[in-house]
Amino acid sequence: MNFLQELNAPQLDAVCYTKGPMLIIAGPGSGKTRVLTYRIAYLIENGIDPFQILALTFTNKASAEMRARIEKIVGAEARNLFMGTFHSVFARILRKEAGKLGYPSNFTIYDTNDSKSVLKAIIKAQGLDEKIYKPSQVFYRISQAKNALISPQAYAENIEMLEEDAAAGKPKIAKLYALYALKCKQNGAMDFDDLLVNFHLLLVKFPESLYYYQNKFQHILIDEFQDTNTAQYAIIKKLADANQQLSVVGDDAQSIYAFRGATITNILNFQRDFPDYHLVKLEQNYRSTPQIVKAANHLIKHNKAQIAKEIWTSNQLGEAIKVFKTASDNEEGKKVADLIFELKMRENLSNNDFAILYRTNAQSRAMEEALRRMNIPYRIYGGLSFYQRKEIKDLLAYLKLTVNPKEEESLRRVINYPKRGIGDTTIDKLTVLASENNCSIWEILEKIEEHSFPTRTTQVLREFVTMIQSFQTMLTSKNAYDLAAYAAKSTHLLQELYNDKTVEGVSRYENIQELLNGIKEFSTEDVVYDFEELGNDRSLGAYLQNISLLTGDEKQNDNEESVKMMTIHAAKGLEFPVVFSVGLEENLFPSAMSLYTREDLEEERRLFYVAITRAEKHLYISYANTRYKFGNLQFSEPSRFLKELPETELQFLGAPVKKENNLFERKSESGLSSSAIQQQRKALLIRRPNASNTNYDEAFEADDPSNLKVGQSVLHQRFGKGVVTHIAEGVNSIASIQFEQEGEKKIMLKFAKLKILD
DNA sequence: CAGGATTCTCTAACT
DNA sequence: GAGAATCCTG
Repeated sequence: MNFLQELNAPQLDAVCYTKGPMLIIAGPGSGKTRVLTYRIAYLIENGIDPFQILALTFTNKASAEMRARIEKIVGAEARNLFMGTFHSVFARILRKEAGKLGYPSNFTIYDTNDSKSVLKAIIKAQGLDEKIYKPSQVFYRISQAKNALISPQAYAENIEMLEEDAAAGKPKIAKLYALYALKCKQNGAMDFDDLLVNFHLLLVKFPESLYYYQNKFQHILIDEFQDTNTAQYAIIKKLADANQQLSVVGDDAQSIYAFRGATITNILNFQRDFPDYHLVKLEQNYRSTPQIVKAANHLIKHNKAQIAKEIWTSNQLGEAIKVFKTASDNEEGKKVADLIFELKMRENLSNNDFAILYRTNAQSRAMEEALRRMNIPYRIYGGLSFYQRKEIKDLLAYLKLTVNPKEEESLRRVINYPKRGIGDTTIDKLTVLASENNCSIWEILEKIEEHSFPTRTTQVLREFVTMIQSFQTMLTSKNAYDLAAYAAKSTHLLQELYNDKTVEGVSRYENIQELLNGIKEFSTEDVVYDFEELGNDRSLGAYLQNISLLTGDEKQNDNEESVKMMTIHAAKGLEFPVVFSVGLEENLFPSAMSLYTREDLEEERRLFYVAITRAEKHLYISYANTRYKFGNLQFSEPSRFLKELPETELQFLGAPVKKENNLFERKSESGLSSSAIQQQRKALLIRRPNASNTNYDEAFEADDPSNLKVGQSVLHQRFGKGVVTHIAEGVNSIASIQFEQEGEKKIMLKFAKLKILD
């Protein structure tokens, strides 16, 4: 177990402590993942059966990474761990236990869109105004209730909730919640929140199940504990109650999911519920430069609610944090692309070293365009996931319907797609019939001849039913892939997309093929998708459950060299040598919706804290004066967060800054538009490249490199002394320089900061 | 009922 | 600026 030697004292403590509950407060870059993986490895090597270890993470990415790292230490045994996201682990257990709760074992999992669409239909059927009862708002409200373990019945009796709804002019939410829950159950479907709620219900209602899982999970580890919600905590607490072997790792300063019901008070609850807990604080940062650590500490001090700790680092001093402003969001993209290009040349970095982080997915566009123009390869993480695309959802809906024909969402989605002449009138009639007979639409369809539909309609409906039934017979005789491929063809879905020769059409066609490939892989390859004990299920039903919790990013190959772009939320837990945190503007970051309460604002600040602490060596922060929002131009002001950074560690790019507080000026006094000012400043810079500001990059006196010759000695700002060994002339001349310290580097003269020594 | 044109709405983060 | 909802016409 020599891996233990790599750890510092508190890390070692966190890995080896096995006397009871433990709370690990882990600052950014403090080796949290290492501690978790080593702890699991340590437990296994000390004779704990991996089957008895439950490790819950927040994202699929985190769990995949952790499993891989553990496998490197303990080998294939790692596969037997019960490890995954809360949702995926509980979904798999529920698949086995669903019967006890009155669900079919092949229950469908609704994503947020499915849920909203079900709610929308309910709101409509109730004759409520969709403008007042917006599906997304109603859904949010219901989700909050579920996350707090408030059942529809409890909700209807909860004075506080009812009053809030009444005050918001939406007194019917309790009713909608009840109807929604009923509908989901009738459809044999659970939404994301139900996976938690129902697992909790299982533990509460069935003591033998509680006993079983308490015994099964001898050791429980929770990652990102600050992001757990009430339901998750209630489950953890129940499971850990018997053995008290519970370790939770978290950082209150990185709690960024309160909007989803996560609550930092879970840390307090933990302290209350497990009073004998052991506390470990990981405060040494191994990731970032002292400047970045200092900026992060400085920023987070502006929050009132926090657990006292001070992150420190013994890393080498790096560069100042660069801040710059641009005239527009497109300019911001251009500037970022320029800086990446330049930095790559100057410091020999690869595309992989860069990440662009933003608050909202919509911001990716400007960045994307600029990078494409500069031919810099990039990859966007998150955004519209693969499984959210229309064509994918269409095919999946056919498959879901095959597995679970009660499920109405899928049925509505595909009953007339591709077009087969079934219009709204018919669907409405079917809906009415179903509710009159208290059965599902599918059951009406099965006996369609008993109802009076026009002959032609009866005929196409019969054809539809026969088709789905033919898929159903394949459930047992064929594997998931054969079935899916057959369905894609016989529904004419592939045909439809094949006929569409537009760029989008072709890519849709390819997406379907990719989906089919994924299913093939699932049904044939030996990949860990399931826990052995729950049966290594390769059926179509198992496949559908697996993917409904994926976001689509997990499986793509990561080995191509590309600049990474993602939201800050998606970047949590990651680190990059160079980070661009863009769009630091009021109403964007912090978001306009977070300005009403201190809690929301502090969450935004923690989000910025997360952004900053992703950076290892270089941190760039930018904001734009104007930005397109919803298709029209909006003016923006610098984010308040900028002023919360320590000025001594900042360096303002692009303009010689007077020491006055015009760093983040809100308005220009001259009356000139800010882009005009920008222009002027640029002109100024070209004339006087080494302007007075000593804090400025160009303080290093570089010589004009255009008449550089082979054999000359030069001094480079970063690499030190070297001799020119070769010059490749061209549009962009590149010099090869043999440096005394750093070895040979190729440097583009356009960007070279070289002093010619002889 | 289909398909096209037009209008409307929504834009916060993830499982 | 995109995608969904709605309206309109054949």
